[in-house]
Amino acid sequence: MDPKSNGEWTASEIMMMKSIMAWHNTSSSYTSNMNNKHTNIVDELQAWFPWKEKRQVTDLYANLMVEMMPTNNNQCAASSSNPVTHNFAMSVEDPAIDNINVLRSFDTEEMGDMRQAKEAPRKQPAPRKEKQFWTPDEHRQFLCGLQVYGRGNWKNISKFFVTTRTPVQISSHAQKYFHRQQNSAKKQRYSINDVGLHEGNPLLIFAGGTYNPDDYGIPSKLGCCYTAQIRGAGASTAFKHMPSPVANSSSAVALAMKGGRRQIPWTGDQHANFFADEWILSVDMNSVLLWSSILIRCMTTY
DNA sequence: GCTGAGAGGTTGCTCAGCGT
DNA sequence: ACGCTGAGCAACCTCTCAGC
Repeated sequence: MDPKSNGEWTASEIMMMKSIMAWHNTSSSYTSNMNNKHTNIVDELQAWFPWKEKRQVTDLYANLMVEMMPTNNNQCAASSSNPVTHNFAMSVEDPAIDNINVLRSFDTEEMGDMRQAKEAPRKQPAPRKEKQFWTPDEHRQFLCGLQVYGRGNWKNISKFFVTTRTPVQISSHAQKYFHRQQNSAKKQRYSINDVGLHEGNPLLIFAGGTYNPDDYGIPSKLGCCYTAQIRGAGASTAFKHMPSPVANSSSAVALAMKGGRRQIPWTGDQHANFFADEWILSVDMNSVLLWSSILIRCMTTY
């Protein structure tokens, strides 16, 4: 059933709203007037979900506010019968850790296990680590991160793109990658570093185009192209709704197939210029909301 | 099957940046 | 000035694969 018609919230919509709320919580743009803050956030949420009634948006916003409050701070949560009129009370241990962490809970089990193993304390000087070869997916995520954060920012690339690798591992991989790039003229055998950003499964791409400060367009500097590997029935729904403000600006959607690209017009009134400066983030559906969070930050930061 | 070149992961050293 | 942290770099090691 179409969630638009019955007013129910889909999981992706809820997570989108959480992401937007979390970002606003860490934003410093609201420090004085909290009523204005909540009003503005609700207005913005309404813009993101125009197919919802404002009452629905407000209700979910209030419920999520309560939900997102720290469980060890009952006093704070209990003191607010109407959270919308109160201050945000989300726990943010480190301001540098932004809303993206909210979406961390959507990591796959595998990713969680890997991270747990990575974080396990080393009791003894262990024998040489077992080699963990880079997969094409990891390398594509690395390339995406490289485009977004640039060379040297391995910490953020590790944090937001190649979550299965430590900054040191990424740095090492980059070292080999750039070395191979330098020697590209020489005859070389196939390596993981030959994997291109556009290779792989069919990709659903949300592409941002030229910078237009008057609308929600993404600066070409950040170029934000958005991709998600189509792995499930929910994919199109999740994305169809997600970037509506973007779709109304200089953006479009294209379906990139391996070995070439063909654009598919997005249903709606969006424009179809751009592709001058596109960035592609290859993700699986478990990370879709993570990328959407990044997109939100791109749009609100630049 | 053997061998050497190259790919790729890990580790340690160096140095720059930053805070105290 | 000193210590800490993180990035860059090179060395070392293991493994793979093309060429014979």
